[in-house]
Amino acid sequence: MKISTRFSDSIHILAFINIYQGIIPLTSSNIASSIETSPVVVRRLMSALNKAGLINTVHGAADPVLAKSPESISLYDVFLAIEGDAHLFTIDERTNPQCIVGGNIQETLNGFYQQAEIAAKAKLARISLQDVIDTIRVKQAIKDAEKERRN
Amino acid sequence: MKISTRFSDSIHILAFINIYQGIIPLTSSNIASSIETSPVVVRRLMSALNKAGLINTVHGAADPVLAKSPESISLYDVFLAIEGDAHLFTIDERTNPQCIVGGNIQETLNGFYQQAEIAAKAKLARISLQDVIDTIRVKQAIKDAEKERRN
DNA sequence: GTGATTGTAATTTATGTAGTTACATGATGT
DNA sequence: ACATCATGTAACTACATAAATTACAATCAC
Repeated sequence: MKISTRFSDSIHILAFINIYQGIIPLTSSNIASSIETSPVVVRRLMSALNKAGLINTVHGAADPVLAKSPESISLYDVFLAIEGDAHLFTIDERTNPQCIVGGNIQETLNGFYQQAEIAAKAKLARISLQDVIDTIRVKQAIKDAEKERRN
Repeated sequence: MKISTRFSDSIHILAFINIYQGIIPLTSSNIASSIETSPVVVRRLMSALNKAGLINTVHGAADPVLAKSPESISLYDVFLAIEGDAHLFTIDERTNPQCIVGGNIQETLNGFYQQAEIAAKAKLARISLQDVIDTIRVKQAIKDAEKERRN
């Protein structure tokens, strides 16, 4: 199973808050326009990010703020906030316990899958929201330069 | 989205073929009993494993055999055979290109996600079917010893 | 040749996720 | 105070993905 777009959308929200704060009102509606989804989806995710301590929102008021600096928010922090202890790989819940394979495969795969998951999560833990924002700005700068060049 | 149980089921099939070959007939039906799924699901997966060159099956005949030694079949080989180039993380297909974030987030996340995916796949590449089989046998031996002790 | 088995398509069922509607709660501005 | 706007959340619908089932042609084994 893949990880849902909730994870990507959440990173999007955090980057949006940082980049557009003070420039346009940070409402669920404005953020939703950037993601091209509905404001309710954004509010649900913002609510989770708030509970996880990544942003500070106020019930009834717009303009959420990042609760920590972008350097100190890792993609793994976001993953934890949104996906919790969800697994990247799925294991059958019922296999035949009478069979040598069926009776031991679940525990076995669980151990090996954890190795792979931890490797992936360790990578995510070393990528910060600031890295994401920096990359976005660089890519935008390249586009702007391209546009300028054509004039 | 998570990776479906197809991946786990495929590893199950390969381990089953190795452990039960010569002991019971390796039919899709017998294998399905161990996984507790339907024979058709098993046949579909075996068909894919055959095409990927991991096992050799014969149309109409039972008893497939591993095409390579268990040491030389990695979990990543199985992943590739079954999931192809499926991604562990999902990125929105449409975000607002007018927005600095929306216009650059897809490419940006794609790069970072690849780092995490490669880390996970590298781990899978270093785990062999033999490792899985060994672990299954050890776990079974522990169970058997436990049972013996209680007699 | 008969019976068992694989290979595969088509259909149904189940599940998870996104999207929508609705509304209560709280903030803002005049 | 009041009207307006925003968040927080529940309930429901729509949709996509995957598993399970049904059906059957092609192939093998005895």
